[in-house]
Amino acid sequence: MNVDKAMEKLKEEGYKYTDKRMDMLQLFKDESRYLAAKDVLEALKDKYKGLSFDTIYRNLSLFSDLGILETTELAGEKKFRFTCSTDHHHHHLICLECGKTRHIEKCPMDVSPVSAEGFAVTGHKFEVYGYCNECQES
Amino acid sequence: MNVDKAMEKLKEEGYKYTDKRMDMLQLFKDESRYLAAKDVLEALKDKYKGLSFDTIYRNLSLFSDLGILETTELAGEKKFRFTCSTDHHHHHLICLECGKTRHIEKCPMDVSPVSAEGFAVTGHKFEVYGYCNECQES
DNA sequence: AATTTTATAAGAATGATTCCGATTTAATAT
DNA sequence: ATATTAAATCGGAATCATTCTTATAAAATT
Repeated sequence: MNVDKAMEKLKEEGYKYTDKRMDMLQLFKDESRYLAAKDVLEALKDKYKGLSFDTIYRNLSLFSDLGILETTELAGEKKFRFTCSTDHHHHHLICLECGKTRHIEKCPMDVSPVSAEGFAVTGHKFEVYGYCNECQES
Repeated sequence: MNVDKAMEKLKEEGYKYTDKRMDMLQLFKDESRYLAAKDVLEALKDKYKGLSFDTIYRNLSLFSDLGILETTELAGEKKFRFTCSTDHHHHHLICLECGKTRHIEKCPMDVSPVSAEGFAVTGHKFEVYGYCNECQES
C-alpha cells in the first residue's frame, strides 16, 4: 500500500479528493509507525489551522474501513499505521515509546492453531512489546 | 487464587478489610470471567446503594496491582478476571459476548520466541476471540 | 456557472476513567 | 469499650479519547 494507491482507492469508492486526506496519508507513509489521532492532529495543525479532531477521526476510520490503514488498541488509545505492503497475514513487534514496528512473520495460529470444543473462533491478537534502538537511549 | 487467599494478601499488605472488597472478590470468583467496572457496579449496587465508580476502580486497580486480578483491554474497556489458579504463564480464548474464557496452554513466545536486533522486548499479548457455546445461540 | 453531494469546523455530547474534598469506617491504641 | 489514626468511601467534578450534530465550505458533476 502506498499513497497513490490509497488515493486511487478513495476515488474508486466514490470518496472525494482533499488535501487533508492526501496529507494524512503522506504522514503515515513517511512515519511508517503507529500513530494516535492526536499525533496526526499535531503533525498537521500548522498547515491547517483549525483542523478538527472530527476530521481526523472520520478519515482514520474511513481509511481503516478501506484497508488503507491497520489499527490496534494500545494503552487505551486507538493507533493506526499504513497497511504493510507485504500481503500475507502477519503480526508486529511494537515500540511502546514511538510506535515503530518490526514484522513478526510467524503467526501463532499457523504454528499451533487454537481451538476449543463449542467455541467459535473469530479472531486473534498477537503483539510483542518493547523499546526500539532509538527509544532505549532516552 | 481464591477469595480467602486474596483477603489474606490484602491484610498482609496492610490494606483494610471491607465488605465491599469481599463482595467484589466473591463476584469475580463466582463469575470467573472478564468483567468491566460497570458490570461490578451493576452486580453490587442493590446491596450497596450509592456505591461509587471511584470505589470500584480503586479496588480493581489495587487487586490488579497485588496480582489478585488479571486484566486486559477489550473494546475500549478495561476488563478484569480472577487470576487463574494455574500458576504457569498462559493465555486465553475470550468470548466477546460474555467474557468467559478458556485456557491456551501453549505460549507463542515459548513455541517460537520473537526477538529482533536492538529491540528490547518487555512483554507480549496473545488473545484469541470468539463466542462461547451459550453466546452463539443468542 | 449552477447543482448536488461529500467534507469540514466548532463545539456539544458521550463513555470510561480519574481526581478531589468531605465524611465515614476499620484497625489500633488507650 | 472508647478515642485515635489512617485508610476507604461518596458524590460529583474533571479529564481524556472518541463520536455526534448542525451549519458552512469545498469537490465533483451537470
